Amino acid sequence: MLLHLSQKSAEPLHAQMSRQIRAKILSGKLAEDDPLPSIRVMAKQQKISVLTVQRAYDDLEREGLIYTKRGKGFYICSLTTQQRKVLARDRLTGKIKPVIEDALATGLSLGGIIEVIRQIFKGRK
Amino acid sequence: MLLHLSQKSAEPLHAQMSRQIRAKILSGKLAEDDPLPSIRVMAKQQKISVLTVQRAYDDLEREGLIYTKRGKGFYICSLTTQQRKVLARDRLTGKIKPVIEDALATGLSLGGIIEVIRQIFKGRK
Amino acid sequence: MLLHLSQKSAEPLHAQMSRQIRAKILSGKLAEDDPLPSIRVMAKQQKISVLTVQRAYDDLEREGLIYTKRGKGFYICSLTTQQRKVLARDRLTGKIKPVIEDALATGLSLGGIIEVIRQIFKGRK
Amino acid sequence: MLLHLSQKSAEPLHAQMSRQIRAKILSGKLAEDDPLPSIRVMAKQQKISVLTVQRAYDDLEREGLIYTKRGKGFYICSLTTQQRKVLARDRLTGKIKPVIEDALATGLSLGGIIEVIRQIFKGRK
DNA sequence: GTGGTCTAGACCACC
DNA sequence: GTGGTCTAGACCACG
Repeated sequence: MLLHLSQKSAEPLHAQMSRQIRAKILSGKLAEDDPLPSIRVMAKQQKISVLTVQRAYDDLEREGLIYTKRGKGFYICSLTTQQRKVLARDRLTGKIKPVIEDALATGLSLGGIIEVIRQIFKGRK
Repeated sequence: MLLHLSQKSAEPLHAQMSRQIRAKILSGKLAEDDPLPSIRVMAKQQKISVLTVQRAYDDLEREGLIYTKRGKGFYICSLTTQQRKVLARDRLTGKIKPVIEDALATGLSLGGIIEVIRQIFKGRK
Repeated sequence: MLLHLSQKSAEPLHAQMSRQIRAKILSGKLAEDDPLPSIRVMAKQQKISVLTVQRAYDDLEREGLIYTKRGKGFYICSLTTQQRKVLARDRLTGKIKPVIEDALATGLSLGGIIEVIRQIFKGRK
Repeated sequence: MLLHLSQKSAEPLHAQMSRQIRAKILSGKLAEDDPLPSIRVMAKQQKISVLTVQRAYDDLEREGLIYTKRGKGFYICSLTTQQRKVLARDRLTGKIKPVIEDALATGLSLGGIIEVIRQIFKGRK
């Protein structure tokens, strides 16, 4: 599985990993009941500790995005397109709310905020 | 100065403090060259450690929003309305960019993201 | 034999199997001296490993619910209605005791616990 | 804090710990905003690893029963008596449901199940 | 082979 | 001092 992990990032390794896998699941890039790479294989591929991978997988399992079968591995949960959309929106809401509230307190208008987002969207790679 | 600091919040105390003062400066609520409460006074008012206040003020000074006169205290920097707006936008851009990129990777559209933000704006207290 | 095995369940496959067969035996759905499907047949039917079936049968044999005839297969033990009832109660006691003790430690009353069980009974499919 | 941890138990150490602390919180034995022993102190008291304590505390935090302040420690969340009761019932329901369903499948009646629970209640130490 | 648990030691951010 | 993270090694349950 293609992931971009950076030891230098302030974001913990396990959070980078779970975030990227979560995006693949919610965007439908990983089909339901697909197996994830085993924690040992993933650890070797990404050159990180097995425990870090386990932590990332555990987080995703707690969110209900993957499930585990002892002795078999981790698998993607079945989710409808609608469910995936709701989960994605809920997650975005939780993360973006404090940012928006800070921006409003800082004197920016709703229009100004949306303008900033459009700029980011245009300039993305 | 009126601040809302919560010991329970996951956000560090010094970050809560600098964030709220920053918002007051960038939104024009604090006039240029106004003095900030001394670290000791602020610490007593908010019932927190002087080190925590020091850390918050240091952060704001590093950002160029306040300056210090040795033996006199901290003062708000002179900023034009235009400069304040640019700083506010830059800060918003830095904070919201990873959130937007994650949302896009998660399969949400630009329109979907903006819709989420409008919902937050409508429901804000 | 009709069994419902789920690879997704957190409960091990062999435990699901032994639990369901045990229920059939203790509730009298399987008559004494009836033969169980051979390990190979059962494995093929349920599309699981023979080792998993072996493990389930071994558990039931250890409990004294089935016995094995070398080269012939596994058979249900003779049990009176009274014996079956005692075994069922003993098993329930063992499994429910820690749950009840935890609920009591958590501040729930005996009446509250029974109420919860009545709700589950009413809402069962 | 008085806890009874057993290395011999099949239940993981961190689960024993979180279960017993959870019971103290939900039964109201720990007042809101009380601090829990620091992970290092607790580890020393119970003679187990710091990481095991952290795991237990993390679980409770995820459940919303305690909150953490970096550099300060872990504290009990504010909960009304009503909220505690609902949480206790929800937890009991989740744990006891499969047990009840298995007992019913095994041929026990609702009355028989309740009788077993009354026996446990009478015989508890 | 798989994941689950417990253990240890180290470094960092925060107060 | 506090908790948060990453690392390593070991043993057990499961298939």
